[in-house]
Order: sequence, then structure tokens, then C-alpha cells
Amino acid sequence: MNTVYATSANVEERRLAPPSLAISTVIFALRPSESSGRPTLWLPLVRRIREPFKDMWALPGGPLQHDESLQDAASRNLRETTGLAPQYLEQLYAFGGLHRSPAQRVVSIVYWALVQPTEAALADESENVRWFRADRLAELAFDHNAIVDYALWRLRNKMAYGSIAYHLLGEFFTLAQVREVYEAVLDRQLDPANFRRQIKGTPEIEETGEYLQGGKHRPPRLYRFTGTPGLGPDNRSTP
Amino acid sequence: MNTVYATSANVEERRLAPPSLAISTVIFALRPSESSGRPTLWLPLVRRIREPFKDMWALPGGPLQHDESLQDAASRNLRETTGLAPQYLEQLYAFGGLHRSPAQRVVSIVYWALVQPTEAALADESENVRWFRADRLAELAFDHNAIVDYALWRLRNKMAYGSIAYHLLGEFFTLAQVREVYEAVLDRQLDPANFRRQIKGTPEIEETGEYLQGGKHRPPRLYRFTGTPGLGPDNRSTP
DNA sequence: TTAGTTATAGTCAAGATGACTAGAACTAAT
DNA sequence: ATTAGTTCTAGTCATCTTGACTATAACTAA
Repeated sequence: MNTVYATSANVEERRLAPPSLAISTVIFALRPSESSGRPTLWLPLVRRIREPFKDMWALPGGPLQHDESLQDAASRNLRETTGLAPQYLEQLYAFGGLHRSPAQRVVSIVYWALVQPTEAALADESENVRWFRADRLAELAFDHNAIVDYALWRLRNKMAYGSIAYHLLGEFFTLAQVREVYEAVLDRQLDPANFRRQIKGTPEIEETGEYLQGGKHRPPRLYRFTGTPGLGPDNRSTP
Repeated sequence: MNTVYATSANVEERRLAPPSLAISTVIFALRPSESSGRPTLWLPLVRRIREPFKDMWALPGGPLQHDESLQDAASRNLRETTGLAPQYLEQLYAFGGLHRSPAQRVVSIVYWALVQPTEAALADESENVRWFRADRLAELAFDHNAIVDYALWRLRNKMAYGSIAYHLLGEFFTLAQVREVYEAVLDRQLDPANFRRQIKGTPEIEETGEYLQGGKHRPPRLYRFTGTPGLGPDNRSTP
């Protein structure tokens, strides 16, 4: 048996063709808000240069190649669009609704990534790649607004339990910086004293002898994260 | 442009063909252990009737059809192989390693389901469909052992937080039955008194006026679960 | 009637959490 | 140089949660 499919899209062929498979990524990084200067969540989007949804902003993504795993495809595509090599990359969800894309049916396996601010600052930007505040997105192509919402929800969830916040920070950080990450993601103020007590209770956080100099007030001690990434079943730790 | 693919598998065609997409499901239900009589986790498997892995046991699954969502495909395929209509059905993970299947590359989007014991008892069994204890599986086809392990891990995780245990029980249940579910899944004993205190603290559990009669000892009160399912981003509540 | 078993409520100490106070350590203004 | 302002940091205290345990209630089976 030798079934033949075609990529062109008329009704009959659409009925016969298998859904096409794409990989997309939601990439989060912290950047200072233009207004308050406090860290807030941003993500890079790419402008679509062809139909459907031509000229609208969309998540970076593309087809899965024959010789790469899903995670590799997500990594590659991240690198190609933004030049980033994320510290944290995990599968988010497979979106497969019937009408996500107008012509052909597309199943998207979406990954989400966290990148450190030092890296994020180096990310490519251009006419067709730009960073946006995660909480102030315009209307995106396809169902990408819903995907970002879900990624944000997962991020908040993980933040509440696990030790994921550190992947948005550099190698060394102050406890106040950690708190700012929590505040940015969870969108509420936390008591500095109680927060530090809790963080200091986790064994994955290590005191260094260094202090952050150059601030306006008492220099805070620097800490380091010694835990492991924490990813999917490919290396187990999702919830 | 009109690209042509074929399903037959020689090296060159494999390089060109897109990965094929399949849906599989891990279905958990409680059944009494043959030895102790206490409830334990079981799942149905199907015997493969063709290569690859002919005659080995595998998760129920099949290709995604053009007019059904991912979740619908999982449902259908559950119904077709076991006759079950699960109470709880959620996406588990998309498995897309390069060598999951020997000939063609297959990306499997796996769902997991919980069914009530009353339903599970009615499930079809045949020469090619049989239930197995989840913690005593032989070697399965493809990477299905790893998939089941991951599903078990997710189940334990969800059990620890959310109110998922009730989907393995019928409409009415005693607090001791809930405890037995936790004990079966988490594989450790729990203090009856403390457990009941905790469960009674959750607002989703409602006391009924009824008692379970016919036991050997003091008849326990029956309770009812009033919470919502809780699923993926399609209806939001994963962690 | 009694022994055995489960159901259910309650106690108590240890630990975690949230609100709060206070001193230490630095910068910037006077 | 002194002072005011701010953040960093440690600590207190009442409340809530948790795990170990005790005790009584309510039923069955001998």
C-alpha cells in the first residue's frame, strides 16, 4: 500500500492529509518595566511574513525535522529566531484543535523556556523579532494568546512550589532579586523578612561570601542556586 | 509546490516523510488485588497483532483522525478498545524521540484517564485486551513502560495536592475508601484519624445522610465529591 | 453478653506561616 | 561630620497545620 498526500490545501486533500506537526516555544525573560523599572516578564515574538495571519505577531516556531527530538527542535528554533540558548526548557502542551489554522490542520507541540537576563539582553531583535511584555500582548496569530496565557499559568504554578525562579536570574543573585521575580510572576507583594526566611530554608540556595556593591543602600549578600534544572519525563520533574 | 510522501519505509523515504502522529492512552482504574483484596491500580493493554512488536502488550492507541480533536481521539480510542467512557481524561505528554518505533518515526500524544470501579468492571476483556497491575508490568512494546512510569509519577504527584482521587471512586464513598485510594497510589499507609481530618477540611467533600451498610463493623458515613474535573488548558487546571 | 474491629473525635507537641519590631549597614543630603 | 533615609537582616509572637497518639462510639460475630 502506498498512500500519497499533498501539502496543497483544497477540501478533499485536507480530508486525506494527516495533520501537520509544528513546534513552537514560549520564551520568558525578565526585563525592567519602562515605567517602574522593576523586573517584569517579557517574551519574544516573530512577525509573520506570509499567510495565514500575515503581518501579525506569533510565537517562534516551525516544522519538526526528521533527525531531531521534540526538545531539540524547540531549542533550534529558539536559537534561530532569537539567538538564545535557554537554561530551562520544558514541554508545555500539545495543541491540536481542529481550527487553529485556517487552511491546513496543524498540531503544535509547544515548549516553554526561561532565560537569564544577561542572555536575554543579547537576544537578537529586528524588524521581525521583538520583545513584548507578557501581560500586555496585542492579538496574536492563531491561538497563540491562549497558549501564552496557559504558559503564564504554568509558570505561576511552578513558582508557587518548585525552585524555578532561579532560571530567570543569573548565577549570583540577592534574596531581594529572588523576591522581585516572585513578585513579578505572581503579581503581588511579599513580605521581605518572611520571604527571606523561607528561601533560606531551602537547601538548594547557597550563601556566597560576596556582596553586591554599588547599590544605594546596605549591600546585600549574594547567593547561588545549586539545584538541578527540572524538566519533563525526558528527565523527570514536571507536576 | 506539491510534495509527495509515502508510508512505505526505506531509508530515503523516511528522511523525507514527516513523522506520523498517534494518540495513546494510559487508563487507570482500581481493582482489588488478588492477594490482599485491597484496591490496587490496574490498566488495560492491547496485544499487538502486527509488526513491529507483534504479540507484545501495548497501550491502546491509534492515529489521529482528521475531524477529531486530540482529546476526542483519546476518548474514541479508549471506547473502541475497552468500551470505557472515563470520568477524567487529561493530556499527559507528547513523546517524540527519534527511535521510539523501529521503522517509521512516530510522535505520540499520550493522554491519561481515570475510570470508576463500577465502569471498570464492565470493561471489555478479550484475547487481545487485558488488564494488568500497574506496578507489575512485563516488557511492553515501544517505550510504553517509560510512558506508564511517567503517568504513575504524575498520578502520585496530583494525588499529593489536588482532588483527583475521587475520579477513581464511585459517586458515594466512605472516607476509608478515599484513604485506600491514596494508600494504593502513594504506596504507603496513612493514619486514619489524621487523614479523615484533612479530607473533611476540604470544601469539595460533602457529607451525605447515608451510611454504608453490610460491612462487618460500625457502618461508615457516605460522602460525595462536589468538585470539578480539572484538566488541561482546554479547561484549565494542570500543574 | 462479650470480644473484636472499624469509625470518629479529640489532645498535644513540633513545625510552618503571616504580621510585626528592631537593629545593622550602607548612601545621600545637610 | 552628622543626620536622615533606605534596605538588609535577625528575631518575636500568635495562629495554623501536621503527625503521633488516646479514647469513645457503633457495629458484627462468637
